[in-house]
Formats: sequence, C-alpha cells, structure tokens
Amino acid sequence: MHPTNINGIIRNRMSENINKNSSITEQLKQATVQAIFNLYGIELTTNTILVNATKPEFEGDYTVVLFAFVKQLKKSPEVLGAELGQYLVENNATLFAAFNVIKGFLNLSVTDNYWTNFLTNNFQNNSYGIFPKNGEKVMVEYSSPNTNKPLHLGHLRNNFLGWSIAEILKAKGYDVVKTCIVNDRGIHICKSMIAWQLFGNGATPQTTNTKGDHFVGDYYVLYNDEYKKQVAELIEQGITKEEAEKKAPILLSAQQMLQDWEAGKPEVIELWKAMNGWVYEGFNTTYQAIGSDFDRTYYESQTYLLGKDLVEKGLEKGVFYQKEDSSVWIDLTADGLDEKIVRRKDGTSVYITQDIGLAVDKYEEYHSNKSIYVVGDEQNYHFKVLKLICQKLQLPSADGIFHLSYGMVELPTGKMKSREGTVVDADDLVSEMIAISQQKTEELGKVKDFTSEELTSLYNTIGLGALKFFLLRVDPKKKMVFNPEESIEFQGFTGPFIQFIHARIKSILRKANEDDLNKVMAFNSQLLPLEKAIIVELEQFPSIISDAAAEYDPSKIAIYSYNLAKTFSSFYSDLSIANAESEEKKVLRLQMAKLTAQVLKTGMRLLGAGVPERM
RNA sequence: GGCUUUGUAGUACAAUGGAUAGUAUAAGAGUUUCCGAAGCUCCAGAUCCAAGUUCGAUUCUUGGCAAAGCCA
Repeated sequence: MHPTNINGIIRNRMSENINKNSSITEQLKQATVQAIFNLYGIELTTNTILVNATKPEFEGDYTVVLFAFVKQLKKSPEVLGAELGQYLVENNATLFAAFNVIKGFLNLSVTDNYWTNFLTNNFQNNSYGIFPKNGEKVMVEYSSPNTNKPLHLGHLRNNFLGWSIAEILKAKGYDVVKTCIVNDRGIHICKSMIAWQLFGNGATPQTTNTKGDHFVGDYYVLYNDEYKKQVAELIEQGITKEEAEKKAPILLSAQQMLQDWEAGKPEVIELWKAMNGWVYEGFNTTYQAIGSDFDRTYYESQTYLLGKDLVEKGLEKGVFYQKEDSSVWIDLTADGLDEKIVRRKDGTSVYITQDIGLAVDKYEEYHSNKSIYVVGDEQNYHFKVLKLICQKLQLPSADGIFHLSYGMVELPTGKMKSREGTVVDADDLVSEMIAISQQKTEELGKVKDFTSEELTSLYNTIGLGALKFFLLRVDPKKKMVFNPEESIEFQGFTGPFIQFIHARIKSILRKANEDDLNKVMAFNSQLLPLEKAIIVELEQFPSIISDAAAEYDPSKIAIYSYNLAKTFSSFYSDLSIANAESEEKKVLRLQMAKLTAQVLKTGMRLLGAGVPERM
C-alpha cells in the first residue's frame, strides 16, 4: 500500500466534492471532511460532522462541534480546533474569513463576500428555494370526510396539513397526486336518511336555505335525539339498557336501510344519492373557501368491496388463517401486535381489507412508491397493521405506506364533544376569522382606496392566513390546544404578522427606484450584524424546505418564516433603506428586502396562505 | 388489563446528544417630526420525579407519576 498515492487520488476526488451550489453548512461539512482527511488521513462522511449556527454571544457564523471525533483523532479539542480552523481558512479563502476555538467548538466566520454573492445571485429568483423535479411520485391522501357531518376544526387541521405537505413535497421536486377517500356509505349515512324520512317532510337544502352538509348533519343529530328518546322509553317499559340500545326501532330501521342499500333497493339508493349530493355541494363550498383540492377522489361505496380477492390470496400464501367459524385472521403477535380479523364469519370484509384493496388499486393507477395518509393519531394502530399486512402479502406498495399521524385539536376546556355542543364548526370558524380581519383592517384604515372586490379578497387572505398558520405552526404529531381568543390574535407568532412584514417590504419596493434595486454593484463595506443576520437566514431557506419535506412537517416552514419576518422587522426599524448611509448600502438592502419578500411569499404559499401587497 | 403517544415559564409553542434551554402571549416601562406602530426596544419567568449510558441528556434506556388515544 502506498498511502501517498492513494491519498493523492482520494484528495483529488474529494476536492471536486465541494459543491458550490449546496448550502453553506453542507459546504462547510464537505470542507471539514476534506480537511480532516488531508491533515490526518482519516476518511469521514459529511453526516458525521455536526454543524450549528454559532450562538450570538460568540464570534462567528457557523460552528463545528469537535467532541465527536477527538477520540478517533487522538487530539485534544483545542489542538484539533486550531489545526482544523487554520486549514479551513487557508484552503477555502472564498468561504471562511476567520476562526476561533472555544472548548470543543470551532467557530468559523464566513466571508462577507460569500454572503453578498449569494444575495446578488438569488434576489431576482422568483423560485428561490424550489428544487428541480426529482422524477419521483408521491401520493398524499387527506381530508377523508364522512358524509353525515359537516367539517369541524379537526378536519381543518387535516386539510391544511395535507394540502401543505403536498405543496412542500412539490417544492422538494416530487410529483404529487392529492387524493381523498370519502366515507359515503355505512350505517352513519343511513341514520341521517332514516331521520330525514321520518321528520323531513320533503325538505331540501334549497327549501330551508341551509348548506347541504349542515342540512344532512342536522338529520344525523335528529336521529340521535330520537334514538335516545326511544331507548329511554324502552327502559321505562322494563327492558335493560343494553337490550334497549339494540332494540330501539329507529336503529333497527337504519340497519334495515343499510341492508336495502347493499341489496341495491332503488328507492334507498335514490335517497342515498340525493342526500350525499347535498353533502358534496356543501363540502365543495367549504373546500373552495379553504383552498383544498384533490386530483382524485375515491368513494367508499365503490371501494368497500375491494380486497376480497386479497383475502383468498393471503390464505393461499399462508399469511392468513381460517378459524372454525370460517372467519379469516392474521396473527401479528410475533410483531408485537394482536391477532386481527380480515374477514368476518358472514363473509363481509372489514375496514382494513378495503384499505389494502384500495392501496393496491392506487398503486396500479399511479405507480407511486410513496403513499402518505394524513389521518389522526387515533388510527396509529390501524395503519401499523395495514402496513404490516401489506408487507406480509408482499404488495409492491407496502414499504411506501406512511401514516402522517397528527394529534387531536383540543379546546382549552378539553376535547370537543358534539353532545355538549362544543364542536367548532369549520365554516363558522372560517367566516369568523374573515370577519375579524375585516374589523381589524377597518380600524387601521390603511386600504380605504380598495375596491370592494379587493377588500373581500384581502379579508380572506388575512383571515385564512391567520387560521392556517395557527394550525400549522405546531408539530403535526403533537396534539394542540385551540384557544379561540388567542387564535384570532394577529400579533406575535401569527400569519398576519408575516403578511404585514411582506406588505411593508412591498411598500418600500414600490417607492424605491427599480434601477437602484437592479444595480450591479460590488459590495465592499463590511456587513452590519443585522444585515448579515437576514442574509444568513435567507440562505437557509432551501435547507428548511428539505427538512420539512423529509419530516413531513409544515411547522418547520411556519417557524422559519416567522423568524425571518421578525429578523427583518428588527433590521428595518434600525437601519434605513431609502436613506441608507451610502449608495452601496441602499442597493444591498433593497436586494435583501426583495429576497425576503419573495421567501416569505413562498413560505406562506407552502402553508396554503397568501401574502397581500398592502393590508 | 395490554399496547402507543405526550409531559418544557401563568398560557401556547421551539430546541439532528452540544456552549448560559429559544419564541410568542399575558403583567410592567419606553417608543410616531424620518421608508407602514398588525411594528420596535428594555424588563422578568420553565425541562414531571428517580436512576442509568455519555466528556456532555429536554433529547437515548429503565422505573414511577400524570394526561390522551387504541385494543378487548
């Protein structure tokens, strides 16, 4: 072995490895790997290098944490830091200006030149942060409503999450197919149908001037009222509670109706179609208002028989087994789960079976290797089982199944309960948010010259922006508390704050001279801390999108956007743009403002929110 | 009963195993001759408890306690 030769070859290969297009932290990692190899002959990979933003109390921009490899290199952190810092600064003069070592931390200062070059190269790029197509396809299933109830606060979190994660994945370069599965059949809708037959007197959403989904939901409520009444009556007649709950006449009628539906009885099917039609009309109105859309909608009435042949296949393969009563099961105890039924003894299939069938159908239609299901965390177990069964059946789509599980939205008083009337209706909430944004806007009186169309659109943008931001700023996995009073605050960590900063920047840019903005200029004077802070933050945007896409977490975008807006706000109140101390600074700050506005716009768009030019 | 998830200021949220745990709100004090005050500046306050792994733990492991969900 001739180390010099090998080193020589590898050194060349590694020098080429520093990619000028990647983020500054990535370049720093690559440079560190290269430095360690050239100094000590040890080859590391970039993901073993830990790079953090330098804490404000220390000199520098980025910090390499040295503790991780002091053992391997047999050097003290101080010596290692000094040697490494020296090497990095000497060999990457365009990147690093200076370094210092404190304890096990190597702090590096990036050259002002790097930052100003970055700004010049990107400030006119309207798609800054958006990645090129990567050729991969991913499906996102979200919303998935039941047709017996209007949408509520929990659905809003689902819809905003699903829409946002789809947009974030698009930004990361994926080809995204948004789908929705509508639960349009089953006992729940039969309950609404029965109640309508009993109490409706032929009423329709039109005759009662009610939104279709609310109209049908009202009959579901009526059903439950009547059911409770009947149960109470039966108990009074001396029947046990348990028995009464099974024998209530209205329940029996609903069950009969479900059977008639399955048998295809024409008048039942007709009623079913009519009531679902009303619901869809209502849903479409809501979807349009909140900006949800789907490339493909599946209906459970068309998918609930799917998967039956898969049960047979599973039995042949020995993945499933049959019990004496002829029901079919899968034993997942070896995987730490239970035994799970996949076909009842009467031959009807269960939820999980249809889901497997639908997964196969979707794969055959779209050939997407990744399929994301945006569904509440109460179904964690269900999706664990679904994925496992698909894997055991060796379905091609199995490994790509990902359950994007989100926590419940609670009120400060606890869970929403329909019985106690504490369910927050989606339509009510949306219109309330819009009404409040109108009121606040009018109080401030800055857009008195707007036409009524412009005003309507502005109130929508602000109201929905506030709502979406509020629901998306929290890590999806966690349950969250929705405080009606706080969520309508437009100050602090909110969507309207970001919209306000955007509008402000636009106002500055409108007043500025276009030529100043686009002036080609060498920036020679030193960057002030506030100037640098913004450019550093702007540079991170693509990495943030990557993170958010990798973790399916829109809150990363929300938090980043807010921080950027806040940094700009501080900067702006301290340093003048129009009356900057020099021509050079004026151009620089205009470009900073331009790119900040662009990034805020893109960031908010990825959350499904708009940013107004004025507000 | 079994399994899963979550416990961070009064409240709501942050923190790939890294430096003195960030931010917003609510309370207090400032700040409009000047690019938009839905702003900015200052001031305080927290990791459920106990062990373990580690140079280093909010983060990982185990055991409690508490809350939520799923299964029977």
